[in-house]
Amino acid sequence: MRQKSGDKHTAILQAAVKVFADQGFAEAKVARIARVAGVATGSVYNYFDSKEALLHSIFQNMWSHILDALSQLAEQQDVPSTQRLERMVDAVFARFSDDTNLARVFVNEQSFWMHRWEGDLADHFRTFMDLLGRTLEDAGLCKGMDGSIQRYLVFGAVRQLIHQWADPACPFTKEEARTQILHMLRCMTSKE
Amino acid sequence: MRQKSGDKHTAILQAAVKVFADQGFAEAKVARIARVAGVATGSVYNYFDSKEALLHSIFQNMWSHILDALSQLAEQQDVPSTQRLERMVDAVFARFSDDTNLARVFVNEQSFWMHRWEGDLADHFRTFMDLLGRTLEDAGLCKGMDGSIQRYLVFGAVRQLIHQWADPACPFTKEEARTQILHMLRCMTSKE
Amino acid sequence: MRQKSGDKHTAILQAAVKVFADQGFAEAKVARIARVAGVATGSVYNYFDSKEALLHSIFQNMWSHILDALSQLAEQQDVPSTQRLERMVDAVFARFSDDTNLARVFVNEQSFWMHRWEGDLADHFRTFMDLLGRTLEDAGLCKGMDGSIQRYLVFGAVRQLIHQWADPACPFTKEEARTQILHMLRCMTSKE
Amino acid sequence: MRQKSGDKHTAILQAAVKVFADQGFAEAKVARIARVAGVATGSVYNYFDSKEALLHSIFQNMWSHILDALSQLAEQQDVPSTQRLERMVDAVFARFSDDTNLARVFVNEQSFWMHRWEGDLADHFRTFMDLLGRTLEDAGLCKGMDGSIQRYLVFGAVRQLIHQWADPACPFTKEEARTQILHMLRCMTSKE
DNA sequence: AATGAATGAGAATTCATTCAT
DNA sequence: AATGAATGAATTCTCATTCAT
Repeated sequence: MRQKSGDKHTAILQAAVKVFADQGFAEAKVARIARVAGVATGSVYNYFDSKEALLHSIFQNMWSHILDALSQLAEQQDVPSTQRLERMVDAVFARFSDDTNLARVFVNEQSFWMHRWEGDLADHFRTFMDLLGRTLEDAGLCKGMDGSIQRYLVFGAVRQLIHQWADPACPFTKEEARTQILHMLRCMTSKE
Repeated sequence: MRQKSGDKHTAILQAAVKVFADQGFAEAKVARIARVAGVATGSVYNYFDSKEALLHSIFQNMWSHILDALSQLAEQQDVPSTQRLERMVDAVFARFSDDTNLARVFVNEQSFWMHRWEGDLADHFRTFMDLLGRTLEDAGLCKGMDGSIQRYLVFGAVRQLIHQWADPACPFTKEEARTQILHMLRCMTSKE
Repeated sequence: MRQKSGDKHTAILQAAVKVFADQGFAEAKVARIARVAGVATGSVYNYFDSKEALLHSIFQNMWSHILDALSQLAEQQDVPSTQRLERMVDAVFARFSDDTNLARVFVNEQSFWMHRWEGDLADHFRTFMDLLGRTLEDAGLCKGMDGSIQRYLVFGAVRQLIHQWADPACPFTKEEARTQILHMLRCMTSKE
Repeated sequence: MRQKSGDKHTAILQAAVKVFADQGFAEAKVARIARVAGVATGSVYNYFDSKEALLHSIFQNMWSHILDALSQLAEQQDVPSTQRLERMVDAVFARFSDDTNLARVFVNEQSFWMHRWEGDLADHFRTFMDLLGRTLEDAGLCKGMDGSIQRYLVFGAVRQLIHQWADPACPFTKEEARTQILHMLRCMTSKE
């Protein structure tokens, strides 16, 4: 079953997400990605420069989706800041609940490679964290809390839930996860 | 150039932590670990069965240290539960602030390999999470909060701080990190 | 320097026979087989799973050629049994006189690996020996001779001649070897 | 259980025969030979120059035993030549029936290494074959038979029986083997 | 653009041998 | 002589990448 031409770029990307999720980047074979995508091994290199470029592209897509969604939220200045925070979490969750494999790639590979590449990926991440920090502060952190650090706590907490939730054996639903995150955020932002 | 058997086992283990931290497990070369440890390449295999076994051993050590410390805490039933929670965080932080490289290996490799191996490592982690969950519940979570999920939030938050803090460019100190974590925990466990 | 796919499979197989013959299996380097075959080292593994698989394949080919030839002979029920026996010897000789290297691999490696693998190779050998035993009995062994043991004597005798004859310094010709074998067989099967 | 000093040489040799028989020379590990011999790995090198030297020594011993026995037989000019031939076979059989492992090493490794070394081992073999050839001719080969070739047939036949007989699953006894060999020799040497 | 056979650099691992004790 | 930990050269096999078709 050959893909419609023009779809190959996407087919390869999706296959890569799946294979990277299953075996990890290091163990993933380009030949397998090609097979999963339904194209020839060599074709992968018509669309991407290298195996690493494939991963890079996955993260680029991921971040641009997320940051697009978040920048839309940021414009909604009429929405109360507490609700903006909740919607932000929802947006992040939405991205990964669509695609469990992407979630697994994200939790396993992102931080290592972001560190190695030091480029636009790190920029995206910083943008994201700044936005998260600002939103937290808008929502009003409890007394003594420092937004520049709490942003990492919140990010880490959400990241871990995504991690758990991407595991097929995860005992709780996405909805429960979301509820608990919102509980935590409310605790942290309820005035003193 | 024969070398007398000063503790090669330990030297190799430490070298491995450093090299895994710097390059990631997949990119790390056994030959480099050996060079860093100051031994011949082949000597690594006198002490460890394989590169993977080396990583496994690192995690085993890490968990047994942490769980030892925590089980001591668990016995201090006279300590108020809120304080036990704080000491637990301190114990975890202590382990990684001794050894930034270990922290980097932990955040980059642990969850992937725990998943792959499915063995004692996963058991250690479950034990740890159970302890964390119980301690959280003892400390009294806010209304609506579910200890079986909140434990992951807390773990993720702490993990992320360790991650940040292991980065040489991290803008905050370990003490600040600790303070912020404790703030968060207090928020989450203050009776409404 | 890419090379067009003239029969690489065969080229590698022949190179392997030559290198195994010259150095013995254990000393033979895959890199050298590849060089002799005129392909890249890695190409060997496009056609064979391992160095051992290469040897296995050599023996498979050898036995299937021999057994094919023999099963054709077996059908010639009109031919007197004594002559069938002689033709059998001729068929075996033919296989190895075509290819001295194969003869050397056969005498040096076959029995060791047949023992180790315990699979189809041993089956081929048993089939061969059964055929030889039956043909000997048809031809009428001398009084007191037991076909189930004499088959090994005959096989060993022929094998040794092949061995000697594969040596470049061998003082006798293939024709002389054949004559002497037939003499021996006639002695053993002449009714007294 | 440490060996009595002075016995180590022999213990190592015997262990080597066993290990070479079990795994083949190439697969045999010096460390294992040492363990089987009950000595330290390094001790092997106090008695033998190398793993190859160990094998060489095994074959030296083997041939000197055999040739000693045969040269004694050769002196018994009063014994009829036919009987001398039979006794010769008995002497060879005796050597290997004492030590099945030696038999396996002999059939698997001897000819390959004799070829490689081209030294005294080949001389021993030639001496042996000359003796065998002469004895065959003394016993009176059938018309048309050429002793210079028939010696190889006889040698190959005996070698193969030894081979079969060294296999634990061998279906016939040493006595049966001997009987059948003698039958064959009688056929070949009975005046036309 | 598409293909997939061919390439060859690279790495983990083994193990005969050495040598400090 | 005896030991066995240490050595490092050597080899199999892998796989990202290329390129002739």
